[in-house]
Amino acid sequence: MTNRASSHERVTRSDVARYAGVSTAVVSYVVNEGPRPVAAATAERVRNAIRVLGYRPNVSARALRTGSTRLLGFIFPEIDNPLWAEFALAVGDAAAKRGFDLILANSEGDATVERQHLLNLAARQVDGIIITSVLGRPDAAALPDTGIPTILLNTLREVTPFDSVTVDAFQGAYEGVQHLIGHGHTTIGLIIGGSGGADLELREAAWLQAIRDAGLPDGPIARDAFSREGGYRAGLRLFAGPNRPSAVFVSSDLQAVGLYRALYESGLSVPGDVAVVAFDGTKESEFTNPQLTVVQQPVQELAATAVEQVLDAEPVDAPRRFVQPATLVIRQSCGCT
Amino acid sequence: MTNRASSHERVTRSDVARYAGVSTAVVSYVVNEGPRPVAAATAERVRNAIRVLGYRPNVSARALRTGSTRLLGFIFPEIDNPLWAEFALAVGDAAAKRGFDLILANSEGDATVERQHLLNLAARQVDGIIITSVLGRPDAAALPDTGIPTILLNTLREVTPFDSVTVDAFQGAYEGVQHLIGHGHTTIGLIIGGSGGADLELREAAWLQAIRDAGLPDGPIARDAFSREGGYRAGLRLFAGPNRPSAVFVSSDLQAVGLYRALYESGLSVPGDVAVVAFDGTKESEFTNPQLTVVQQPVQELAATAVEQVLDAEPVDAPRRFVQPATLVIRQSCGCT
DNA sequence: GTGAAAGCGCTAACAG
DNA sequence: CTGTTAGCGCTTTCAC
Repeated sequence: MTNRASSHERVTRSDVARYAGVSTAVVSYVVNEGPRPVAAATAERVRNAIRVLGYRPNVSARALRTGSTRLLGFIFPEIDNPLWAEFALAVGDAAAKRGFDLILANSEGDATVERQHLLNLAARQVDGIIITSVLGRPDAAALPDTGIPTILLNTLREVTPFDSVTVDAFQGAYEGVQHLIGHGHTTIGLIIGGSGGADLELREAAWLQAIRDAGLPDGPIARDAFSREGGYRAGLRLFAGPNRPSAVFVSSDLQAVGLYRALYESGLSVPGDVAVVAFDGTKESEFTNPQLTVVQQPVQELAATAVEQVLDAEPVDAPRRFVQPATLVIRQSCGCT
Repeated sequence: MTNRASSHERVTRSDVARYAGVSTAVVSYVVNEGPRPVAAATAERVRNAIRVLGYRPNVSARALRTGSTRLLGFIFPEIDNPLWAEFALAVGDAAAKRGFDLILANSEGDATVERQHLLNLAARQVDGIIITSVLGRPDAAALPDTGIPTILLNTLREVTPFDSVTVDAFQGAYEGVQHLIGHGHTTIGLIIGGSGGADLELREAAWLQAIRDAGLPDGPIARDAFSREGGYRAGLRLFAGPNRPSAVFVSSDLQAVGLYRALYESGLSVPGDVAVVAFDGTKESEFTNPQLTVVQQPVQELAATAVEQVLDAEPVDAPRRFVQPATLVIRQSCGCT
C-alpha cells in the first residue's frame, strides 16, 4: 500500500457534469449553493455524481477566478515564546470558524524577513494578514503596502500606522504593579526587553507610573531578551548587588521562568524573599512552582477580533486600534496565599 | 493612511510584457529563469519593468497551470503541547528552505477533524502533508487516500500503513530508564498516557524491558493525559500510597512539569526524594527547577526528513519508516549532580 | 531568442 | 431552472 498518487486521475467539474447529465454551471451552483437556484432533484443527481466520482473542487482555479483564496497569513517573530504559539493556535481557530485556513510565517524577529513574508503572502493572494510584529514600533511604517487587509496583533506601543488589536498593556501592567504595592513592597524591580529610550514601551511606562503614583522611589531595571535565558540573566543581575528589590514585575512570563531559575540558584524563595508578578499569562506560567501570579492577555479574544477585522472591516483612512483589557490572575508568586 | 487596497490596480504579466516591449512568454522565462533562454539585455528590460510596475506573479494562476501550489500542510493534534509548536516551527523552517509555505491545521485530537483537514488540504492541492497524528495507531489506516504525498511524524507505534518518520522511542526510553537504574533505583514508576493494552506503546514497552533486563520488579504505572494537568494528577496518584517509587520515568516533559507540581505540593524534593527522567526534551523542560534530565527528540532532523520525504520520495508500494535516535540529555533531575 | 496561442478548472454573466 | 461561454493569469508547446 502506498500513500502516493496511486489511482488519482483528477476528476474535474465537467466529469461531474457529464456524469450527472447537467452543465458545468449547474455543478457550480450546487457546489457553491448559488448564485442561482437548482431543482432539488437535479441537485441530488449532482451531489451523487460528486460522491461517486470523488470529486473535489480545485481551489486554485476558484481562487484565480474569484480572487479569494480563503487563506489568511499569520506572521510571528519566532515561536519559542509559547505566547506566539497560543496566538497562532487562537488565530487559526478563529479563521477556521470562518472557513479560512492559515499560512504560518516565521520572521525570526527580523524586519527584513518579515517584509519578505508580507510580500510573499501578498503574491499568494491571501485574503488577510495578521502580524505579531517585531515592530511594536512606529517604523512599522516601513512595512510594504500590499493592498491586502493587514492588522497588527499585540503591539505594545501606542502608535502604529496600521490597524491594530492589542491587550491594554498599560492598564494590565499598572494593575500588576499596584498589586505588588498593595502587598507593602517599596522597591519593585522591572525585568523587560528592549532598550528603554524616549518612547517608553507601555509595560515599562505603567510600571513607572504605578510606582510614582504610590509615592515610591523608582525601582531597578534589568533589560534582557524576552526569553527564558534573558529572564535568567536579568534576574542574576538584579539580585547580584546589595540593593535587592523585594518584588519584581516581569514583562513576560517566559522571562519570569528564567527569573525563577536565577532565584532558585541564588537560594531565594518566591514569594518569601521575592514577590513576582508577570505579564502574558501563558499556559506555562500556570505550572511554575510556586504558581505565577500574572497579568493575562485575552488571547482568544484578541485573535478573534483580529480575524474579524481583517475579514470584515471597511477600509477607512485612519488606523483603527482595538484595545482589550488584561486580567490579573492571582496565584502564588505575589504572596497572596 | 490606510492599509487597505488603496491604489492597487493589479499588475499582470501582460502589463509587464507591454511595458518591456516583449511577449508574455518572455516575461515568464525571466521570472522563472527558464525553460527557454532570454538575451541578457531583454531580461534586464523585463526585470526593470517588473520593478517599475511592482509586478508580483499570481500564485493561484501558476498553481492552476502547473498543478503545484508550493504549499505543505501540517496537521497536529493540539498546540498546547510545546512539542507540537516546536515541530510546527521546525517543519515550517524546513519547508521554507525549499521555498514552500505551510498551512496549519489543528485536529484537536479528534480523528474526524483530522480526516476533514486531510480532505481540505487535498482540495487545496497542497504538495505534501505532514501529520503528527492523534493516531500513532494502526487504525491510521482509516485516513482517506488523498493522492497527495503524506507522511506521519512522530508515531510511537511500530506499524503504520503510511510512510513515517519518528524518533527511536524505544531506544530513547530504554536509555532513560537505564540511566535511572544506574543510579541504583529499584522501583521505577512510569507516567504515561493512553490505555496500555496488548499493543504497547514504545515508551512503555521500553520502560518495562529495561526494568526486566535489570532483573528488577515491574514498577507502578499512572496513566493520564499527555498534559501538565495529566502529569499532575498522575503524580498525585503515584505518590499518594505507601509504595512510592524512588524514581519515575515520564513519557513527556509536559507531564513531568505536572509531576513537579505534585511533588512540590507533597513536599517531596527532586532528585533527593524522587529522581525524574522525561521524554521529549522541549525547551520548557530546560527551565524547570531543578532542570529536567530528558530523552530528547531530534525535532529539527525529524522535521527536515519529513519535508524531504514528502517532497522528494518516489512512490513505492511498502510504507517506509525513518527512525532517528533520541539523545539522553543529563541535567539535574536524575540525581547526577 | 522571441512570439502566438492553447488551456489549466472554475465562476458568473447572459441567453434561453 | 439550466446551458453556453468568456476569461481569471499563468506556463509552455510550437512556430518562426
